[in-house]
Amino acid sequence: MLSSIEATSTTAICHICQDKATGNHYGAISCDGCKGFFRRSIRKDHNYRCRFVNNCNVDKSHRNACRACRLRRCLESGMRESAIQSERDVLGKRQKLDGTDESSRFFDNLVDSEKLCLQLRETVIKSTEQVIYDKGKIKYENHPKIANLDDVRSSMHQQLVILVEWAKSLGLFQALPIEDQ
Amino acid sequence: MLSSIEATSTTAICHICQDKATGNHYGAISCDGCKGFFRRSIRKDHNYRCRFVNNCNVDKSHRNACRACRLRRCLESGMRESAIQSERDVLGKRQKLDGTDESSRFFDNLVDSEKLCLQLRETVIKSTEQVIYDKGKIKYENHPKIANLDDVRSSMHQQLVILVEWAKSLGLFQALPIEDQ
DNA sequence: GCCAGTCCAAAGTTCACATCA
DNA sequence: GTGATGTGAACTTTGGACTGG
Ligand SMILES: [Zn+2]
Ligand SMILES: [Zn+2]
Ligand SMILES: [Zn+2]
Ligand SMILES: [Zn+2]
Repeated sequence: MLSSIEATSTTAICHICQDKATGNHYGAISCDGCKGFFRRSIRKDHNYRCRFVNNCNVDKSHRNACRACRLRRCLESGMRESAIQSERDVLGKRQKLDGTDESSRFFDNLVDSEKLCLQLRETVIKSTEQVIYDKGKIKYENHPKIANLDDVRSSMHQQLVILVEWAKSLGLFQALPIEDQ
Repeated sequence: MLSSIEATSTTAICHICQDKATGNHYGAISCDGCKGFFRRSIRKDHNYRCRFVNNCNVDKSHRNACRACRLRRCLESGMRESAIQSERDVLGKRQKLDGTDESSRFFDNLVDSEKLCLQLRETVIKSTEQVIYDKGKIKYENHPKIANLDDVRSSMHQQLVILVEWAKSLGLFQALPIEDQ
């Protein structure tokens, strides 16, 4: 209970610079910035030197001011050199978004269909909600749990938005640079 | 004794990268890494290119440096494309876990609506595909990029599956233990 | 137990942009 | 102002843990 709250708050903050953490990287709860910084530092065998007294402030807005102190904090926070792997094979080139006639029509259609889907879901969930209410199994008017049906709906909406966004970018990619790659 | 040691050591080493093997996968004694790599490579119909002379070192610490050479060794070691099954249809799996009247009806409805959504998407994408074809802008019959329209569809399917699964678990949770927590 | 499959945390890469020699 | 280098958000791949026939 308490520990879970504690755990949540612990995993939310970068132990090196107090920025928002994105998980456990190389042995320390950390942000993407510190993750990348540590990898680059180890890969390039950097030899940083603090211009002051190895005691610089390392937070989100100062973390790039002293590499020596940032790296020191990475190690102090538990990052291990051994977790850095050697370079991998190259991935493909990444794609750029654009928005032109053919493509945008495609996505307008997609978005429209997604809206329809959302409506369908709404209907299904609403009706179920109604049934559950009508059954009158329990009076949970003030029961905190009742919020869950709304949660279902709003979270679904969220997911949908992400899905559409994703479809947009991926689709744009494939329809536009036909001759590139 | 000696034979058992021999047998153990034989089955213990991945024939592709010399890491610890976990069994016979797709026709070759191999580790989990090479197993997964081969499955992903076949499923995604990857076309890797060696940046050197198709002679890269493939061992535990270098196996990710050249995918072309890793895949070549997979095949040389006896892995067969035919042993790769197609993705399992999670939508077809359905529940089986709950089976409770009210809940299952709710989820049946949800799943049905999701199927409808999928169909809608199919239609939208198909028709766009047709339009692009009809336009005949470029003859990319054999263009490798043409696979992307399928990618769009299959990835969408994936996303959908995830969404439904999520809705299922969340819904199940909220609908069943009404009195708990 | 074996070997297909899936899941997902934590590795990786890419690249627009910032900053510097 | 030009090219080299660093940053970190966005994205992909990997492989160990797990499920099911
Ligand atoms: Zn940080
Ligand atoms: Zn310092
Ligand atoms: Zn291997
Ligand atoms: Zn190679």
